[in-house]
Amino acid sequence: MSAVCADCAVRDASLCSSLGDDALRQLHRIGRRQRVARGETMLWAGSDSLVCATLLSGVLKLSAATSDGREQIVGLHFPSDFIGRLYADTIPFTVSALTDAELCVVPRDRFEAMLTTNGEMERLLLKRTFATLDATRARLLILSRNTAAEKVAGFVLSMAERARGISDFQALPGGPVTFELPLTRGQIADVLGLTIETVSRQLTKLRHAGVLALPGVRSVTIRDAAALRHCAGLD
Amino acid sequence: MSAVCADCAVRDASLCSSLGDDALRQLHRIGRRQRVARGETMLWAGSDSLVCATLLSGVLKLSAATSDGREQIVGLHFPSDFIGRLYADTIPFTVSALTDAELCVVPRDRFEAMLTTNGEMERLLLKRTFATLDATRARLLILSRNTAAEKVAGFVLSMAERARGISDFQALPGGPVTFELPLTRGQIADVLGLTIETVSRQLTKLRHAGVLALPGVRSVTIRDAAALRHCAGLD
DNA sequence: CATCAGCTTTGACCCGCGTCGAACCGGTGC
DNA sequence: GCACCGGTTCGACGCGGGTCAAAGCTGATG
Repeated sequence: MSAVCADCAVRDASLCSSLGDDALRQLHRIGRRQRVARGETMLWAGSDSLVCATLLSGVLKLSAATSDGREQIVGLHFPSDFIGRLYADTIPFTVSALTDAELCVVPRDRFEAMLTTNGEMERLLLKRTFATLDATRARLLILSRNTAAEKVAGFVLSMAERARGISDFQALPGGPVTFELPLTRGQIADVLGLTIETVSRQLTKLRHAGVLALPGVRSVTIRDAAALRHCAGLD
Repeated sequence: MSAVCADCAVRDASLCSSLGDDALRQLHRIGRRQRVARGETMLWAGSDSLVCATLLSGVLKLSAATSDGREQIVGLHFPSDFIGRLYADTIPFTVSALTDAELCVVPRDRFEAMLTTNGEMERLLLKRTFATLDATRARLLILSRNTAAEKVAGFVLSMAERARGISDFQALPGGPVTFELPLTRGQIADVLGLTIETVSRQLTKLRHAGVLALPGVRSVTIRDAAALRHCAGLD
């Protein structure tokens, strides 16, 4: 239980950033670091909601499935994101690791107790939850009204933005940008509500159009950001 | 400015239920009742976030649109629901009335100030926001993975449950249940990510199958709830 | 009553994307 | 080297649901 908080990579970006020294020490005492391997599931939908966590590194997916097995990724979690379901006795969605990941895990009841005595942290969590809700609602529009081409183009843009820490599409510079996708084609398909084949076809279409280059199977180069934005149905 | 709080229909169901007498009086002083006519838009996406509100009666929609005009309803609001976007300077989605509606409107800054001094209310809002987020994520799965038939059947079921809470109808599992849809076919289509024609066709298919009866254009009778659940892809 | 506008229903057509099948590619272990 | 295996790409085909067009229904208004 050493090496918590002091060397935390997301200390200033996570909910903990709202805590004073005393509260941080208190949280330090009940937090535990945990590693999750790529592909491993850490919380199962329907199971008891016993813990919550802050994601320190890696990418997690939040997914649901229909009774006949069709899956949909309903959210992605990146470092400094809050994980888990407070104020409920069961977990609503399955949480799994898309890459190797590291978390700071806290018992749910302890964390809820801390929230009631730390108004700052509660307010920050509320703000983040509003933002997540807005993003999820925006994805509703994308999933139900966009074509496959628009979905894939928009996804590449959003991952580029995420990879570079840029906060909006228009800030993407004109020159070529290369980055790694933390998701396989199948996982991209599950995010976008498509099939593997359609994702693959749309990506090669963008490559043939000169908009993208695909130097490796997981890496993407944006060669024409304006065209990509246009394909995504923006502006 | 008379007739606020004392005769409020949702006093015990809204966020106000978490307030003590003093705080309620304070909120009473800054709250204003407002009527919105069916079809009217009360908040435009992109406009300044100046007010929030509690819905007293009627049904509101939360909608977004692509740049080329395709619309998607990303949420529905029923009486006692909280309306508006706190902690942001612009409204992310358009809020319009599906039926005549009545609200209790409060300036956003005043409401945020009240939240910080009323931990109970803040916690209740946080809980509700989590629940809304879960419901929105569940709709992601439905919108992207369900067929048109499953969407329409599921929608009728959810509206039946909602109607049961509003007006006192018989329990769902038993015999036939009749209720009014507060949405036109076009609005249902916008909720489900379909077209008017497809919604209409699916409803008549359910009618021909003996699962539903459609006595009026806005009213629905569930004749075989088990079959309807099956069509929705549940159990 | 007649008119009219908005909503709904139904039919005919077609295209985007899912489905199925097969080949390809890169890493890992033998 | 070889086989293997998960992930990826590509082609052929079919269907669900979108698009277009037209007619029926209902309620408001004069």
